[in-house]
Order: sequence, then structure tokens, then C-alpha cells
Amino acid sequence: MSQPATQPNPEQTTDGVPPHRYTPALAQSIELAWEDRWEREGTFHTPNPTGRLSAGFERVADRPKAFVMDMFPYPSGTGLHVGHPLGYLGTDVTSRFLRMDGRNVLHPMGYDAFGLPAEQYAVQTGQHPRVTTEANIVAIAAQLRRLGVDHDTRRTFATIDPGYYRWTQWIFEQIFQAWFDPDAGKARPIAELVAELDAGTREPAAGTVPPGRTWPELSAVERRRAIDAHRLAYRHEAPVNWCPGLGTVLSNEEVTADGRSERGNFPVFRRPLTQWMMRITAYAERLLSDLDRLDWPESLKLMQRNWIGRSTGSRIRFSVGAVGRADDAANEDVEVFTTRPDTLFGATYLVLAPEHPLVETLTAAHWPDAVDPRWTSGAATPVEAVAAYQRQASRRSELDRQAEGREKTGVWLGTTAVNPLTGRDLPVFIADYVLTGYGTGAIMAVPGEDSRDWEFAQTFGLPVVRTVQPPADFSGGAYTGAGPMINSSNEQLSLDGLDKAAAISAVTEWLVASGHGEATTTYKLRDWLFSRQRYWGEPFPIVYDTTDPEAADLPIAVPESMLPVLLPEVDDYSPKTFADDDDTSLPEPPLSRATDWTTVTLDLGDGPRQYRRETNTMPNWAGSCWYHLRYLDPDDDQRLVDPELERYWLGPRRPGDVGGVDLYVGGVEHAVLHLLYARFWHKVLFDLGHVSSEEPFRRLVNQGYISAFAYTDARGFYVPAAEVVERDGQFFHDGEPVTREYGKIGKSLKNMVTPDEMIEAFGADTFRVYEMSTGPLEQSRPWETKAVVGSQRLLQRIWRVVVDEETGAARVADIEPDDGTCRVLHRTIEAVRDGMGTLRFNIAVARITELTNHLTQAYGGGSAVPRSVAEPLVLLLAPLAPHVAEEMWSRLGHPDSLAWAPFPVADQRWLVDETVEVAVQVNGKVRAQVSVAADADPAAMEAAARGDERIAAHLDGATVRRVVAVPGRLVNFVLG
RNA sequence: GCGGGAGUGGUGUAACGGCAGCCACGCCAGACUUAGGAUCUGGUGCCUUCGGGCGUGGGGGUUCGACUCCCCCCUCCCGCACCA
Repeated sequence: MSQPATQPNPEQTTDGVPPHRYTPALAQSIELAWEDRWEREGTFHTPNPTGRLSAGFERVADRPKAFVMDMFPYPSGTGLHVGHPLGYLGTDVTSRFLRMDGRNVLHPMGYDAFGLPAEQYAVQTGQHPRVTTEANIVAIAAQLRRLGVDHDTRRTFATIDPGYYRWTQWIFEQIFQAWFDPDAGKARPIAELVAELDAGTREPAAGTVPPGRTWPELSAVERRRAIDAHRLAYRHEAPVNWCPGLGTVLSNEEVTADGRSERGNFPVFRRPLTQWMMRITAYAERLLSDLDRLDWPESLKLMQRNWIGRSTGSRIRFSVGAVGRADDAANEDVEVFTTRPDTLFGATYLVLAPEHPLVETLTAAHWPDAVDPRWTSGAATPVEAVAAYQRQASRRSELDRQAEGREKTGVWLGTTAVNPLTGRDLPVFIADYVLTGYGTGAIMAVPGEDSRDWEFAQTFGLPVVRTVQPPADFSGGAYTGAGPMINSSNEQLSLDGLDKAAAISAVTEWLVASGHGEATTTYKLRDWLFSRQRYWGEPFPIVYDTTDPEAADLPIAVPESMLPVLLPEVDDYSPKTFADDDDTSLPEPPLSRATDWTTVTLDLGDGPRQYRRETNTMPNWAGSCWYHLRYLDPDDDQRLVDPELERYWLGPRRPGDVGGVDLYVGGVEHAVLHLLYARFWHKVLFDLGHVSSEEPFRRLVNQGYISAFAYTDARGFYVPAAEVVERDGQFFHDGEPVTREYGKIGKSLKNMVTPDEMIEAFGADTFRVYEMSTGPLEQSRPWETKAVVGSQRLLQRIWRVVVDEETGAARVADIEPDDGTCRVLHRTIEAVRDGMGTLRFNIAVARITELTNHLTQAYGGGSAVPRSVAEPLVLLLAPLAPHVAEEMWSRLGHPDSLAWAPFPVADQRWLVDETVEVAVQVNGKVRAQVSVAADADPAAMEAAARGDERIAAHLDGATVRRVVAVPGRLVNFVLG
């Protein structure tokens, strides 16, 4: 298999260019030939230890494994620009390096293909999303192949493949059929919960059974409802993010801070709707604490920590009595959450979220006499005031709330609570600055120490009691700083004089002893809204029994044998969307129109009956939650993943290790979306015994972005960036000055550069070397087409070192290199290894360049290069520029691909010099260089330094107070 | 507002606390050329009276020695943002 991969370029032999110069045309023919050969020979097929992909495993059985993975692409219709491949090339260089360095490397690729953009693109083009998506996948796969990436293409799949989403549905059912046992701190099968409830060894969780009832008293349907309320995947009515412009509900993670959809930038409204939820909050603590066990960027861990938002404090119960109510509601308790229980003496009113479930019960029938007009919003009764405020709050989008400058609004319920420490009556308000769903949805307001409460108290004329002594010069409103407690004592408890920590611990002790509260922890993280009103997603494997009116809303998982639930072919897959701001609209799943699909007759054990299918679909995050597992054997139709394969590729390496993918590279934009969801699913699968790893991604790296300059003319229109010229720091297009801006690459900015153009102009290897040479993988950087030629020149020089441009034959000889060359070579090997291991490919390229420049000087002209130098050079280059390296390796006489050749190892004896140049400083300033033996001791170094004329001149007549000599580094004379 | 990260030549970047600017783009000069967006060679931080002086956002500090460690400030980027 060692036939020459290419012919010389006949059209280039007449114009003075040597026939075998490494031109773009030659590069392209080399590249195409090697890509074909890699495919033909299955060079990058990775053997599994067992099963259908295990052929050839004996060859790698003694190698450590390495699983290197990219965040798989979303096949959009717009195609790749030069920024997209950066991460893919980073993993490719790494996986090629690791393979050569003796690992069994798994480097697969797949496609994340369900979801909104594909559906929107299909609606625009009038083609079925499957058609457009599959065409896009083919196009991206071809682009990746042309870059020369080493994916094991036998393992490629897309999330839209029925053979894949069957298992997405299967995992959904596992989550549906599980509950979180708070005692064990882990998920368990729901059947075990039922058994424990039946046996009386466990009580149902709070709020899962009707008030005042116990498990044995419940009817069969009531028990089903109670069980459903425990599930990790559950249907629930709650205020959710409804986006009329997209026609679907969205998760919190998909809504931006200003209350708009991340996709499409449409307004989002909070509406109470029944939707599917995933109980990710049960995993809040583990998702948080296990971050410490991951090798991830600290900034990304921090984003997840903030999103999970753990905060410790206390729950405090206030008893509430309605003023002027006929019935006695005095026994009602309102529970608040606070991180500052120490300020309880300063609580002067309570605030509930407008949606708080107790609002209706607590609202008084009448205003008392002499009510403050600011507290009523002009309504005749509290009931009217509350109803109007609730309506207003539900209509306002997050955007409106911000636009109003956070001015505090609210109304009084006509009710007061009692401060358990002061006995003082506290008016109870509702206000939208208190959020439902965080903490208990209710707060005690301490205007003296909380700026939001202070603002509200100013607006509503409420009293302020300071309980922390501000500094003497403090003149602001709320004082949130540290200081001794004041105004905080009664006959039972005195906090006065204590600091914050001591006061918290004292008051918490009192709360527990008096039954008014206890210490607790809350999280900002909310449960994951999991249903979408979209066509292009995984159908839920759920049906409802419509023949039983009492239980028609209770979900039933279809049996595993009936998976996958195929997405039906429909004529009209467009979503039902509404005017952006139509907050009265209601979601309508497109699948509900497929009536011959939604109604289905199934035998679920009690004879054939008619059922109605769930018509929501899953969010596109579902498919990306577990794809790392599918790469291990994408054709397995018997089980999620073979446990032996999972242990081999992902399992923990030692007790206490989290396991997971060894290197995962992708953009930071998924910090709290994909990366949080995938961790959650993986932990559920771990709890249920389906995987041995606790985390999906052991090491994560965020690659930087590639940006580019764009230029606008005097009218503000973009002009083609490629046609702009620079003169004396000014930019011109067609002779007219233009303005430069820096940012994204895109067609509309007229600065689009595609990999295809670069491959056409330079070849894929040049493109790869350029992208890798511009900085560490994590670093964002600008694209600069004119600088690509530097990488082209480097490859040309290396080619010229190894190959005779006239004959095309290798120009090496079996001669010994000189010592200097050996030292450069082995230092290069050391540095390139380091660069590859730390993803600083720019360092690897720079050191290879230095070696090349050395060889060009030492063996330029006609003299042959020592084979023992040329071969390592080619191998060092191979991960970066694999095609041309293969070609040179072949011309050096090696019949096999170098993909499996051993990566060079530096010989230590060439890393230490016999003599070294050390700097000689006087008072820290370098004044001379002297040559000393590498192992010279400080005394010898000092002697050598003193022997230098210039140093002697500096020391002449001065007092040397101290001499610092660092072996191998420098000598510093400190003068007095 | 809170939290995080980063500031080095014209540009991308490099430097275990030890010679600041490796490597490359660009630029300048030379060689070979009918020609060059080819190739090769040399130069290229700033100032300079050619001795040297000054330089890693600014100011302090630790150290024989600081791009690197500590403190304060400035600027830019990112994340979160009424989370009690």
C-alpha cells in the first residue's frame, strides 16, 4: 500500500516553479488521496474491548484509553465559517497526538438535529425538517472530512435517528419511573416507593396527598396522583415561560435576563400552564458539590454555581390573622425564607409573591378604618385590590418590569402577621419584587438592612427599625454592612452587641426551641420545563386513558417493547404561533393536529383500549444529554449501553473518581444549558445503575471564538471586508474611507470566510496549522486571511527539508546529525509534547518552526538531511498537518500510515547543554553574558562573571555587598 | 450593583519569580530573477549625544531580582442581576 499518493503537478513545471514544490494544488491532491486512503483502510476505527466494534482490540489492549469528544454540531442551513472548526481541530490534533503516544483513542462525531432552528428553516424553505436537516448533515460531514479529522465514522449518528431517540425515550421512561429518595440522596425506582408506602415504612412527601388524608385512605386514582407527584419527570401546573412568538413554552435557561427568548428574541410571559417538568432541583446539592471534582474552567464552574444558587438561611413562620374577617384565620402560618434571621427584630412587614397560594385565604374582606391610601391602590376592598394587582403582575413580562425601573409596587392584603420576637403587628403585602418559586415565595421585610425593603418602605410609609449599628458617618438608607446588633432584645433573647454570625446562631437556636422556624438551604435552580409545543422533537412515550374521566389526565408510560414512539409524518408541521405580545394565547402542540396518530389502541395488560398520545415534544436538549454514551456503540438496539463498554470508556479510574469523557471541547454558551442537563441525566442513570460514572465529562475546555473585522461605509452599510485596504492606519474601500468594527463573522457583515475558500487557496493542512498557531485553544482571536500565508510557508519549508523539489524523492541520508541539531531536535520534541498536552498548539507550531528554520540553515543547499532528524520532524508535524506528514512519511519509505507510529520521545541527554550562556547582572541590570559549564557551581559562575571586562569595569571601585548566583541561570552583583 | 477573567511591539502571541518580546503576520533592506503575493538572507519595542537610557494599563509593596507574588486604582471582556 505504498504507491505514491500523488502525481507531480504537470501544469506547474513550465513556469519556473519546481515540479514537486508544495503548492496549494499539490497540497490538495495529497490531501484528497490521503483522506480516501484513511477511509479505505479504516485507519481511525477505534476498537471496543467487546461487542460488534471489537475487531482489532488485541492491538490496543495494553494501551490506556482516551475518550476525546466535541460538542456535536447543530446542522444549520447557513454552513460553516472559519470559526467553527477551531474546537474540532483542537480535539483532532489532541486525539492524533494521543493515538501516536500510545493510547486507545475514541474520537467520534455526531449531529444534534432536533429543535427549533431546523424547524424554522424547514418552515421557511417549505421542506420537511428531516429533508433539510439530513442535507445539512451531509454537507457538514463532507466539510469535516475535507479538514482531515480522524473521527471513527462508524460511530456517527444523529439525534433524529429513530434508533437513537428510541433510547432518549427510554431514558425519559427511566426518569419517569423514578423518584428521589431524600434519605438516600439518590434516585430510586418508583416501584420501591409504592412498596414502602404500602408497607407503611414511608410517608408520602409533603404536598403529594390531599390535606388531612393518609396513604391508606386514598382511592386508587388518588394514589396514582400522589405517586405521580413524586416522579422525577412529572406534569405540573405552575407559572411557566410562554413565548407566543415562538408558539412554545421555554425553560428558564432559554430565557434571557431581559425576559426574551434566547431563540428569536421574542417576549416571554409567565403563565400558569400544565407542562412536563424534570425534578433537577432534587440534584441541586450534588450538581453543586460535584463541580469540585471536575477538571473544568473555574469560570464555568462558577456560572453553574451561580445558576444553582445555593444559599443558607432560615425558614421562619409568622402567624397571621385577618383584620375584619368574619371567619377565624388566625391559625394560618406564613413561612418566609431569609438569609438574615439575625435581623428578625427589625422585620416590620411581610411580603408575599402575588402568586403565593395563601394570598386568597389571607385577604381580608374590608379595609379597616383610616387605612393608608397608598396601601389600597384605590380599590374599594382588599379582594378587589389583590385581584387587580395579581392580574397586572401576570400580564407584565420581565421586560416591562425592568423598563419600569424596579419601582416598588404592591398592595396590602388588609391582614397583619405577628413578629414572634417583638409581638408587633406586621402588615402583609403582595408585591412583585418577591418572586414565587424562590425560597418560600414570601419574605419578612427588614427595611433597615435590606435596600429593596427600604425602597418599598419609603414608597408605602412603613416603619424602619435598625438592628445593625451603622458606622457613625453612615448616611444611606438600608445598611447592609457589618456591625454590632442593636435594638434586638426581649425578655427571652438578646442579640445586642453580637456580630452577625453569633446573632444568626443565637436566633436560630431560639427559632427551633420556640417552634417558629429552623435553619434551611434553598436554591435558585428551578425544575426543568421539559415539554415544547413543537413538531421537530422527540415524542413523549406517554399515553392517557381517555375512557376513564377521573384519570384522563394521568400519564401512562408506553411499554418498553413499543419504543420508539415514532414522530408521525404530517403535512403541516408548522407551530401555531401568535403575535409576539399576545399574552392571552395558549400553546397548541402541532402533533395535536395529527389526529390519526394521537388516538391509539394499545393493550397495556388489560385488553385493547383506546388511548390518547401526549402531543408535546421534548426540548432539543434531550438528545444532547446522553450522546456520549451512544458513541460507544451506536447500533446497540438491545440496551442503552453495554456496561462493559461504559466502564472501559467512561468508568472511574480509581475509587472516588467521577469518571466521564477525558476531554470535552465546546463553546461556553452551553454553561447552564446542555452542561447542566447532561450532568443531571447522567447522575440519574448512575443512581439507577445504568452507568458506573458519576459525571459525563471529566475534563472540559471551552475553545475561544474566532472573530473578524467588518467595515462600514459612510452610509453605515457593510462593504466586503476582503476588498478593504489599509493605508497608514486608515481603511479604504474603492478609495473611500470606511470604519472598522470587530466582532462576529457572518454573511450580513460581509466578512464571511469559509474553510472551503481557505482549503481552495492553501489546502486543509495550511488551514489547520494556521488555526492552531494563533493562540492557545481557549483563547478567542481575530481571523486574518493575509496571515495564513505564514503557515503555508512553514509547510513549504518543511516539505523542502524532506523532499527534493525537482525529483519528488526524499532528500535524506543515513548520516549522523551534528550535536547542535540534536539539541534543537530534542528540545523541540519536549516542547511539542508539552504544547499538545496542554492544548497550546501555538507553542508546538512555534517550536516546529524553529527546528525547521535550523534545518533549513544547517542542511540547505544540496546537503541531505539526516534521516534521524527528518523522521521525527514529520512525526511531530503529523497531528497538526496530517496529510502532508503522511505523504512525507510515505516518501521516506514507510508503507503504513503514521497515524499509529510512535510519537517522538526526547532523549534527556540532549536536553542538557555542556555549557550555558548565563546573564550577569549588576544591581539587577543585565550587563554581560558569560559562558560557563552547565553544572558550574555558584563560586565558579561568580569567578567567570568577574573575568568579564565589562563586569570588571562595573565592579571597579564599588563595594560588592552580595552576590547571587543561580546555577544555569545568572549571576547578580549587588553593589553597596 | 454582585461575581469572574484579562490588559506585553503596528497585529496574533511567548517567557519554572532569573537575559521581556520565542514563533508568525506586517514592514524595511539585500540576493536570485524578464517578472513575483515565489524562494532565500538580514533587520525591525521606544528614545539616544551610540556611552547608554526607558519600556509588560497606572501607583505602591515584597525580593538580590517582578509580565509573573501582594495591596490600591483605571480600562476592557464575560456571567448574574429585585434570588430575600
